[in-house]
Amino acid sequence: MTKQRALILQIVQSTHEHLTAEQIFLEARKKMPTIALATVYNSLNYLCENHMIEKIGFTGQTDRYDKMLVRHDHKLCEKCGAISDVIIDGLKEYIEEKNGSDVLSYDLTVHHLCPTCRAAAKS
Amino acid sequence: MTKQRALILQIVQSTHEHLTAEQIFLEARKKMPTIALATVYNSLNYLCENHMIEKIGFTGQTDRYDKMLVRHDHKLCEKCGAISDVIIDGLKEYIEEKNGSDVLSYDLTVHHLCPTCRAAAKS
DNA sequence: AATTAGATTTGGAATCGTTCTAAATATATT
DNA sequence: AATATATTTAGAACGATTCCAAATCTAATT
Repeated sequence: MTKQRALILQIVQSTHEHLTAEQIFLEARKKMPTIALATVYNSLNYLCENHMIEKIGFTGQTDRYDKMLVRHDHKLCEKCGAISDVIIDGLKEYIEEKNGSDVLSYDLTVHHLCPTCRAAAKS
Repeated sequence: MTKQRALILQIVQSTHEHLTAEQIFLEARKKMPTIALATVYNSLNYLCENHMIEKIGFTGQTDRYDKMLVRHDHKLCEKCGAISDVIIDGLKEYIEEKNGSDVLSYDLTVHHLCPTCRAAAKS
């Protein structure tokens, strides 16, 4: 674990946002102005391989990175694009029950309207 | 609906595979050797916007395109990368029940071992 | 049938996100 | 301290996608 990797990890861990590599790079440069973009990608890949963070992808968007907390999925606001976390209890079991029992894991993106956009839509 | 768009639509509709834009381009050139890659992308975007086909994305992979049949999701083999269709009945309702009732839609990717890889792993 | 207007296609350049490469640097081992 | 190994840096290269301007097609109008 190098200084660079620790910094990248800390950036991903200390936000509730779901940052892109570019955003993480810009953030990292504030603390370490000489860090290279390649190092950011390298570190992100390293941290993913070692299950310290997670890469998440939404169709048609660049990948984002998320800290590893309890296993969770994501909600994406159809209107403003805001991303939030969501936990659906028992979903793995539900999928297994419907599909047979060979589920290793799953990725779920729930499309919705966030509270702000929902309120705006009502008026 | 132009000749080019009709051809792209026909290619996506007449396969069970989940082709990338590049694969569709190569296929299209067999029938229409002068078609441009830009036209393939243009047509794919047009067909998606008009809900005639669907773009699907897996984290860390280029996007693929799928025909519009009954609403379904995808299984991805962890070992060989094979993609197959899956229908999980009542999943929208299950997610709504667990999460509140503001689900517009969802994308699900189930990670598993396909029958072939599963058989190979057992031995 | 010729003219025009609008949409689409073509081919190539441009862009974006990501990975690769080679040289420099840092870290760990003898 | 000398060596070997891993990591970083900076920039080039790459793959996927979009943009652009010119050419072509389509449909409507004369």
